[in-house]
Amino acid sequence: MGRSVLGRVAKFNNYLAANGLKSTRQRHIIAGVFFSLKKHISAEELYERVSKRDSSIGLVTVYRTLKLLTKAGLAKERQFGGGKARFEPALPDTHHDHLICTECGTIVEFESAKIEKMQTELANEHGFRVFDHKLELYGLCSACQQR
Amino acid sequence: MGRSVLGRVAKFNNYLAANGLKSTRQRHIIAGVFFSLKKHISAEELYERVSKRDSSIGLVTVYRTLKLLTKAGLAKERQFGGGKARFEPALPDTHHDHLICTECGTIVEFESAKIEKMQTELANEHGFRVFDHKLELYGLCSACQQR
DNA sequence: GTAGCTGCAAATCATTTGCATAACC
DNA sequence: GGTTATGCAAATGATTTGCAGCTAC
Repeated sequence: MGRSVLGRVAKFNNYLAANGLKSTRQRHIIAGVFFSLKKHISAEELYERVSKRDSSIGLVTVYRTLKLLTKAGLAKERQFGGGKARFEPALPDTHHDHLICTECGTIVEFESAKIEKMQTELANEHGFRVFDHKLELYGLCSACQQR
Repeated sequence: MGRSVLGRVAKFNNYLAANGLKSTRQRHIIAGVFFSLKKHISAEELYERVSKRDSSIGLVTVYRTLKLLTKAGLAKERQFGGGKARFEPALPDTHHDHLICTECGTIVEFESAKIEKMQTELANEHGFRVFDHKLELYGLCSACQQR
């Protein structure tokens, strides 16, 4: 486990302690596996990976822990279509958005400070203070355009 | 029913005919009610409104018709969280995005040509050709900030 | 010790599907 | 007339909840 993974597990522990919640073996394992990921993952997929480390951990606990991580601000939930929620580790300073190929399902991540700045301005014009955003662009990737 | 509503019902009919599908009473009613909306709606809500016009129409048919409208490019499906899909009539030239208050659930629509232009540029850099996008900004509306 | 957790099975919610009947072309 | 639609009931799939036993603090 890399340094940043451990750091985020520690943050999760702080969150638990601060809210009178308990720091359990299952939560450590689930958070550890989750933070090691680079990409988004579904609850089911995370459960499969967690099972390899400890097969006694149930899918239900994975769901409950993902919800906790989301509340703690350490995970983000996304709906890309297909009826399944996907979660991704939230690195404190990196927002990233998604380019989704509607043909082959490829998902490319990107970020743009310019777009984010504009978003903030726009929100202000409407009296909003924005804390989070989701931007998804749907189209064809270069490979699928050629077919 | 306004002019643009009738025009879009006609487009839907064209789509049906072009694809060997049938133009039924139920589809007319559902499409008519749907196109009269200014905002997004869930399948269940649409069903309730449709029921007022014709109580024999089933929820299942509403779901099936919404799916057809989406395929025809006349409706857009959105996931704002809460586990329910919401649909909104797609006016050919208007993209709009959403500001969502996480406190009271207020949803404000806006559009920005500048942001869209940037999105296209960004997509091109990654070799994508974009056909659709979803941008959602989550935060607090002015009323909720004051509390 | 006790409040909070876990895992299982059962429940729930939105959405989909099978099938017999009815409506369009 | 034959194919496609409809509506009902039942199935599905993701996620949640009730509950009895377990664990951290």
